[in-house]
Amino acid sequence: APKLIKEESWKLVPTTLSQSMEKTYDTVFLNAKAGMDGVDKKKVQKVVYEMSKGSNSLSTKRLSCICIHRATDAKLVKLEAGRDLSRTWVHVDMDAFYAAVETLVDPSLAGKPIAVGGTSMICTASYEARKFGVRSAMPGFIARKLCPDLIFVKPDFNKYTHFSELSREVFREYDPNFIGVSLDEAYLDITGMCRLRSMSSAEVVEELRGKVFAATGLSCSAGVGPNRLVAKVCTDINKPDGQYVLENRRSAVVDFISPLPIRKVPGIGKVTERILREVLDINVCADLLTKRAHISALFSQISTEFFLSVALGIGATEAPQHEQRKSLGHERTFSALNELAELVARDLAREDLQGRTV
DNA sequence: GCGGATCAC
DNA sequence: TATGGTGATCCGC
Repeated sequence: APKLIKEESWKLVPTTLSQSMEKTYDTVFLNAKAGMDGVDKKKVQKVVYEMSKGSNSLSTKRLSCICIHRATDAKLVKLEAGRDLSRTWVHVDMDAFYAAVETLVDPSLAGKPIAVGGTSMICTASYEARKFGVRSAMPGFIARKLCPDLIFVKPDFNKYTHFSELSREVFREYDPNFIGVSLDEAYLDITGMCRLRSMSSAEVVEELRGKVFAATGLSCSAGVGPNRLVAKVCTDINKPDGQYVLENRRSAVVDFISPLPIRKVPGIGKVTERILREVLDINVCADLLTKRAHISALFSQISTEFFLSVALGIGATEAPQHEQRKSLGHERTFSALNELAELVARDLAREDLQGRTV
């Protein structure tokens, strides 16, 4: 069983049952049903309890599940109460960033399928290359097979850092505390900017993207929503060179997230997608809600809260405080350890840091 | 507090 | 011929 799934969920079901059993039985089968007059409730409870002690039968498992459902719904109410629709977040993502920069610097590449990277690994593919199925994180020799005319360009991170800085100067105008995720991606809180200029978020973001293009010569896409989770998902919708606005209304958010395939959610990767699909037949975000009792029974509290938040379209709205790094390292496929030690030592010295643990 | 697994870029 | 590197988080031990 995958580690993601709680061990108690299969080991402790029979032992935790006695408690939940009485409660559940009482509510679901005695109070709710008509025609139960004259039944000795205590006796029925005792019989059920004795029969289920240490048992692993299907019926007892189902009873415990009803209780979990009740607890899960309490969590749901709590999450809903904390929903914040007061802010407007933008997620900005440069289109095929590394490839676009290389094309800008060398216009002869325009309109051609190019891949930034080498025969072992591709960082970015131009949109022309993507038509052939070439993708980032794909080995270069496979990409060449898919697209024989593919042009390989060696990555040059000095260039990308330069253009990233240009775009960030624009971001700073709209939100001085913007969150830079990577060279080509950032989150901006434009709540104040929209109010200040009496502009809709769509207008503000349209203008922002224009300024990014003016400053860099590069196009970008953007997603707008009440929190960073949905804003990021929105970016993909009209990519490249487009934007999508999700209104700050609960119904709009829920309608948006419900049919979304879970793999589109940041934080749900290949493994989690597979577990949710193969174990619980969960495919879209609405399934996370209907299968909430199963999720609660199988996953940790942290994971459960995450999945339920996703199902409701609730995400982070507070800007995280600037934190210092927790680790620093170097890693190489096949190389001597002492080389790596040199690199780590150099970087530690640069930041005036010392390692506690090697 | 550590290593493994997972995830994002 | 050939499948990366950096940093974070969660979990079990």
